[in-house]
Amino acid sequence: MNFNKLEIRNYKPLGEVVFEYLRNAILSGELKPGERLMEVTIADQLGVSRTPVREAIRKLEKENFVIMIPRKGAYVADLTKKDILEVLEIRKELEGFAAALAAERMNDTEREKLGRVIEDFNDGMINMDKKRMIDCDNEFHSLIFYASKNQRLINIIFDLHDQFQRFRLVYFNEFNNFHEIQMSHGRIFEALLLNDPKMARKEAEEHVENIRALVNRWITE
Amino acid sequence: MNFNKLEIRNYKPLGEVVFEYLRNAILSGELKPGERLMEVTIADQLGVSRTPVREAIRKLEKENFVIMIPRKGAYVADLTKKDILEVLEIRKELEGFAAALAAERMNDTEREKLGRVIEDFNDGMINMDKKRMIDCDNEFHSLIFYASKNQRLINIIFDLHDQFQRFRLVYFNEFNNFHEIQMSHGRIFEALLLNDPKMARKEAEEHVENIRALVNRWITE
DNA sequence: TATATGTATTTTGTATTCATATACTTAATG
DNA sequence: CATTAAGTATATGAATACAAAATACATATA
Repeated sequence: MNFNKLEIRNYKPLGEVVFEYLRNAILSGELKPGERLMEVTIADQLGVSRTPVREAIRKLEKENFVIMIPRKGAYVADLTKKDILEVLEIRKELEGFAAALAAERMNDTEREKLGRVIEDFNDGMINMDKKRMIDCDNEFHSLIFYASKNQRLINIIFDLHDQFQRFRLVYFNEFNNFHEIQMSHGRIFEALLLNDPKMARKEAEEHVENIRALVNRWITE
Repeated sequence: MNFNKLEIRNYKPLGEVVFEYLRNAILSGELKPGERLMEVTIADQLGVSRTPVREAIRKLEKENFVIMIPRKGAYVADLTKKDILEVLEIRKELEGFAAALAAERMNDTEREKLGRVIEDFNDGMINMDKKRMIDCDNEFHSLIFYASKNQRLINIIFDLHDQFQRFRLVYFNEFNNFHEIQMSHGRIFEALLLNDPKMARKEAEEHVENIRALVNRWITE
């Protein structure tokens, strides 16, 4: 057993560590939109120098989590209503597309996994285990995205999910209608079992459309 | 008249300058896939310190132009055939979607602009002005993307275009079939004039599909 | 009192320095 | 002759130092 090798594999640059820390803080709503990110403050908090903090902030900017104004500072990006509707508009299209691809490209192993996740979700429903249902929901969709076998597509979709997640935690902490989600999952699953891209796309689009409609209603009220 | 304000507006951090320099070098094929990016070398070339170079490299990593191996170095990202087919698969879907949105959301000013670009393209065709045709082609599609009125969608599509551009310059320097492009533009334009999202989507998808098929043929041969 | 001006403080931008891991070279050994 | 070990050079990671801009604050002036 060689411990050095393991340690080396596990090595992460500090900039990466800070990046994940801040990313998580923003995603969880701990750092709120508009809030200023000051290099020394963060560096002191984490016990590192400004250098890795700056690296982290640049990366966050590229992910639309932060906006930078040269010589002024970095701020947690705002999330306007328009932004979030844009995100959902694209999600609807791309998740429909991913489901269609998945219907064509999914293999039996993946189908079995998907079936198990659905059962898990149902168990969660019976026991009113909210966390478990949310986890299963995420897992269900992730499996479909991966089954599209298009890594770039997967990355884009996850990116959009992160954007939405941020919005959800800051403004919109509801996550209801588990029954409807269950039915929707069932229809998508059926389409995938039938290798029916058209149906898969339609159902997956509808799934996101429901979210979009809900958010839209919530926003305009 | 306030000159200070103007100067301030034009200020760009060195990291940004280096970023654009390297990005351009990669996009133009000057820096080839697999090539190593060494911080001191680049810093010396540009007469800056390592700090802004490091910033630039991190940003490039986020754009999939560079891959970094901790404590080893940064390399211009490879572009596999699978990669480029993934990119085109998404482009087909998203450009079709953008065209559909454009058909619904485009206003008269935008339609007029589009008409002028088409005329310009035709002029270029008559004079065999290749550069002009390429410029018009880009302009034509850009106008449609912008008419979708979804800025995030636009950013994603341009990002995919950049990926493809890189591939094109390194491996596939052909840009032919101007007549077919002209016809395709015509059909898309017609759909937009008719406010026909379905037709716009179909034609825009076909436009990308032609590219995809060409690349696919070229790759497998 | 309100505005302008000068000064101090804070913060970002960039360069430099130091530490450490990796790559390279050369020499020793089987 | 091939292979490995030691030592050297080089590159990156991270901290620090320095420069310049932005901000806050106090004082002066109308």
